[in-house]
Amino acid sequence: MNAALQGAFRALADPTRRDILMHLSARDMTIAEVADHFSITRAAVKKHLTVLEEGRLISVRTEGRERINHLEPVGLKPVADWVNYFDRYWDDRLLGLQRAVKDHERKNDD
Amino acid sequence: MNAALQGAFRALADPTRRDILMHLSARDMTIAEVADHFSITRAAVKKHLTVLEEGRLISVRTEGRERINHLEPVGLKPVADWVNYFDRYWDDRLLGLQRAVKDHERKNDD
DNA sequence: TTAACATAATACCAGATGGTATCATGTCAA
DNA sequence: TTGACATGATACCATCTGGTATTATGTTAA
Repeated sequence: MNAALQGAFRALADPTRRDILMHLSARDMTIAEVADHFSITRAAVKKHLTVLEEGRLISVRTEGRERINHLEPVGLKPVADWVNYFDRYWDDRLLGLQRAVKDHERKNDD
Repeated sequence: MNAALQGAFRALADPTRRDILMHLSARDMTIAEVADHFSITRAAVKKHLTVLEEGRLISVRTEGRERINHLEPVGLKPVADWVNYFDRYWDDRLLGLQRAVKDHERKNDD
């Protein structure tokens, strides 16, 4: 059970949360600042931020009465690694190469 | 709005479904063959396969009474693209470069 | 033709999820 | 000190989700 992978994938499953990450890639933001970009309540945004934090995709620091949310891009690395495992299957150049190999094998079988 | 991305991310959020994709990357399989690798019912596996199909991560062809599930790795491309957008933020070499640039700027500010 | 087989379809359940509303707490500034 | 402000905490709701069990349909092979 890869907890880091599951936490990250779970967090990424919601479009609002993916959108939040995009906003945070521009700059750190308080909850209120994040919420300004959406039409849902701050409480709902706060829940999304909690899920993102659990997935290690953001970190949070408190400054006075503000809670500042910061992108943690390294949390995406497990996801990138998992997805890129399949590169070999969709990469056009590799697919072409595979076809060439198969053709070659077929010729030798004849 | 981006249906392909959402369908794929939604499908990938469940660990069983990610596991199924790994199995299907080895070879095509019927529902029963996929189910052999898990301790849940075939009906539950079938539901997962439906979600994977909706996310365009697999395709299905019927042969007689069998339903053969086939990996569609290209469906992962939108996900790979989305995740790789953040490469610039976690790539160690780039982070090192950013730090160097900041140091340089700080020196000039003094 | 008929029995075994692979899958489809449906109904149902418990718990997770995304949302709201409301009230409490801590912090800043006049 | 006190009011405005940013967030935290809690309770609640409808819907989605992952699972089960059961029954139905189509297919193969004896």
